[in-house]
Amino acid sequence: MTGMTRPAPLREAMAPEPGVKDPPAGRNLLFLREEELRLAQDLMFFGYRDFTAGADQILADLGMGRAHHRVLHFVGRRPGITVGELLGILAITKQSLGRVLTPLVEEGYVTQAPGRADRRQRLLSLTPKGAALERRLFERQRETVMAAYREAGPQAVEGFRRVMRGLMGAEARAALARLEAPGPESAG
Amino acid sequence: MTGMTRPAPLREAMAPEPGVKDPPAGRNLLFLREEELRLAQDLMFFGYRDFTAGADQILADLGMGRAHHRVLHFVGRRPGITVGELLGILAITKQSLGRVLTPLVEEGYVTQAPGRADRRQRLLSLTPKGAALERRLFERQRETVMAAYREAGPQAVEGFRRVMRGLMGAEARAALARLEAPGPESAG
DNA sequence: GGAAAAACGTCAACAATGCTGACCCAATAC
DNA sequence: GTATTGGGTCAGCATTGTTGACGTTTTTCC
Repeated sequence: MTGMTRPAPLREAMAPEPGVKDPPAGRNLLFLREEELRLAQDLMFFGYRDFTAGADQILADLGMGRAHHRVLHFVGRRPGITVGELLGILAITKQSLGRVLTPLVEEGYVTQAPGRADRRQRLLSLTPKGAALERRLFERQRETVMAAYREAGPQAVEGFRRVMRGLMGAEARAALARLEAPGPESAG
Repeated sequence: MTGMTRPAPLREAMAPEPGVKDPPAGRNLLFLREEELRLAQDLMFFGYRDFTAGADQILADLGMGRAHHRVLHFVGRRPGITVGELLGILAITKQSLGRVLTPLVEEGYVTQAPGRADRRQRLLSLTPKGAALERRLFERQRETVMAAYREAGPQAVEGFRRVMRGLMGAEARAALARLEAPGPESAG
């Protein structure tokens, strides 16, 4: 699927294929050639854009943006999450979060409950209304991702995950680990 | 990594699971379970963010943003590209492009030349200054991508590409194909 | 018990990058 | 020779990010 007309100058740099002539068949990852990187840039640009396109459209009809979706997503992922934790995941300022979170609460998508241990905290959860919207967005993206996964195949999916994880810095990895970890309410 | 402690009220919605404990080891891609999709969402969010983070920082120091980088990238990829083609790739309005392109031209990063066949066209190319900046940004992202590729392995890289391509819609695929195709100057 | 710190909220202003609508010019096309 | 196309530009608006500065409530700690 690389260049179909071109002499395909960009496929061997990381393929462990031994026969390509001279690419040091071992750690040839170090020889990441220019074209391969440029392709990665292109793929990230187009891929991310189309990944979000479907949800963006639904959101636009509701007068919301991507930022709202992120809040719905992460709150749905960790019901009872604190504002501080959410800020840590999104890596934005309190003010930026407030601008989307406050309306979401006011319009009944998200609820706030004082923390039982620390009453300064606002534990965030989705209301049924919020969960319904989040699900709608989720389903829309599922179509996109499912099509891509099916087209690419199981092995490719595993590779995709590995690379995406590799792109993440230490903080994002920690945040992701926390998201994937057993919920906090497991101990409660 | 699914919900392990929560009553998990939301995982079966689309899994045609026959027996929850036996992952249908064949074409289980069709059984894309809730958690897998949520993971994909997380990976795209964190991965894309960190992918662009390095370049964003360089750009910020120059008073530029991601939009400038995109122009530098695609103009660098297709020297002599017309404004219309660039608009098609970026999928933004003329006005949005103008806001970043005009300064890039004024500050000597990009040059405009009238088309030889159609003199209404402005054929865009990078100046040495523009190419130098683009390269700086490129190198910065290469570090990130290279680390991810190395960590994930060659097979994973191929899978990553397949999935990202799968996420793209028809228009983006066409645009990418054009980008990867032999340059227009190859025939001239 | 009282001060410091933490968690959260909020006002104000600014910046980047999207958008629409309305025009304009120059060159090509019919 | 008129209509269309490629490109530019002005004006205004929306989203979502940023700083900086305060205010409130609750916890922590001496």
